[in-house]
Order: sequence, then C-alpha cells, then structure tokens
Amino acid sequence: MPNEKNLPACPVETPLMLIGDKWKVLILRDLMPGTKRFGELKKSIGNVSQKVLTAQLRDMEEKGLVNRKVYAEVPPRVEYSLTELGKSLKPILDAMWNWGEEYKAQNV
Amino acid sequence: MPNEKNLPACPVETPLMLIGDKWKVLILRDLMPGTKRFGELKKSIGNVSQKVLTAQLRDMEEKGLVNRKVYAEVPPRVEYSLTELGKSLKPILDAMWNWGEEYKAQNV
DNA sequence: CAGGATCCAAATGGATACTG
DNA sequence: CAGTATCCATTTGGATCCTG
Repeated sequence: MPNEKNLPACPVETPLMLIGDKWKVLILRDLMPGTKRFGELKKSIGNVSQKVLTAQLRDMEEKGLVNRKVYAEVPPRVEYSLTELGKSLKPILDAMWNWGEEYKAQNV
Repeated sequence: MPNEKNLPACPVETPLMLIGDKWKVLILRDLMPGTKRFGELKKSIGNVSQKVLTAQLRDMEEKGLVNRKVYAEVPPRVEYSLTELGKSLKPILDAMWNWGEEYKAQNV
C-alpha cells in the first residue's frame, strides 16, 4: 500500500491505486458481507478465470486489503476476508451502489 | 450507456461499466470543475498518451458522459465538458476523494 | 480444492509520422 | 491544435495440465 513517500498528488488517485480495477471492486463487494472461500468468491464474481482471480487476490493481500487464511486440511480450504483497510472502502462501494440504483430507477 | 435491457445484476457494476477504468475517473475528476480543451485535459491528467486519451473521450462521449464541442477555427479548438449524467457521478468521486484524504491523514 | 506453471491469443499502450 | 493512422512492445487473459 502507498505510504507517505509515494502518495499521489490528488486524493482521488489513492483508492484508484488500490482498487482501480474492475475485479478488485467486485472482490471487495463480495467480501464486504464476510469471509468467503476461494471457490465461493470465484462463483459469486462470475466470469473470472482462476488465474486472474488468484493474481488479484494476491495483489490485494499485498496491499493490505485482504486477509488470506489457509487451513491445513485435505482437501485444502482457503478463506479470504477483508482487513480493516479493506472494509474502510465501503463508502466508495456504497456511492457506486447508490448511483447504480438511481440509474436503474430512471431507466426502467 | 446501459439501458434496461443490459443492466448488470448488481448496481455496483453499473458505474463500473461506465467509468471502471483509471483514466475515465481522472477525466471525470478534471472535467468536474468545468469545460476543458483537449490539450489542457491531457496536461492535467499527466502521463496519458494522446491516442489513449482520445479513445477514452470518444468512449465516454458515446456513453453519454461527456460532450465534445468542435470549433471551426484555425488552429482547431475542441472543448470537452460533462453531461448531466457525467456530473451525476460526483458523489462517487467525492467518496474516493474523502477516502484518499482520510488515508493520507493516517499515514503522515 | 486451491493454485502453480505453461502456452498462446487478444487487447492495450507507447512512439512516431502525417493532416485539416 | 487535435486529432488519425500505423507499427510494434508489453500486458493481459483464457485454456489447459499438473499437484499437495
């Protein structure tokens, strides 16, 4: 995640650096209610290849948005959840959600 | 722009279809205060190639987010501004801005 | 089940040259 | 000035196979 050294000039760009990516917003949305397994996440997002979803999750983990918990079981179980930083992005998702609802209401 | 036929299931995805792209958010941000010429926009965004910026603007125009006005002058002048639909996305930008500010405040 | 490794097709993006 | 056209390097993404 960006620190004081490499924060962008405009605050709008900070969330873009972290979730400026279609899949990441959807991951965030689907983890907002709580923990999900990899397979659940893949299904709930729909149309992501495993490779891409894995890469995005690794990236978000690295940026401190997502927790990854591996259970030493057979078959393996991996659960993903949001960190506090990840959860803190909720107002942005809410704004998007509200806009989408408003748009739908005006285009039915 | 999406109509009632092809709206995504989740409202969060509607704005993503329109501005789910780093450059588009920045274009939106820079046009929010008012009209700008192509060159101004290019400079204020920084690090976009002309080709990409043009393509993004065309796309946003097609989606009804941006107005394009060409003046029959020499040298030519082209001004871009937001439509009402484009302006209506402001709450999303505000949410991003607020988050960026908050983040900065906690990481200085 | 979750994902690493590979291979390959397609999309994206930059640089450059040219034009009304 | 604001593009369009072209060429090319890089990135991205899907499909597939394999494994603890």
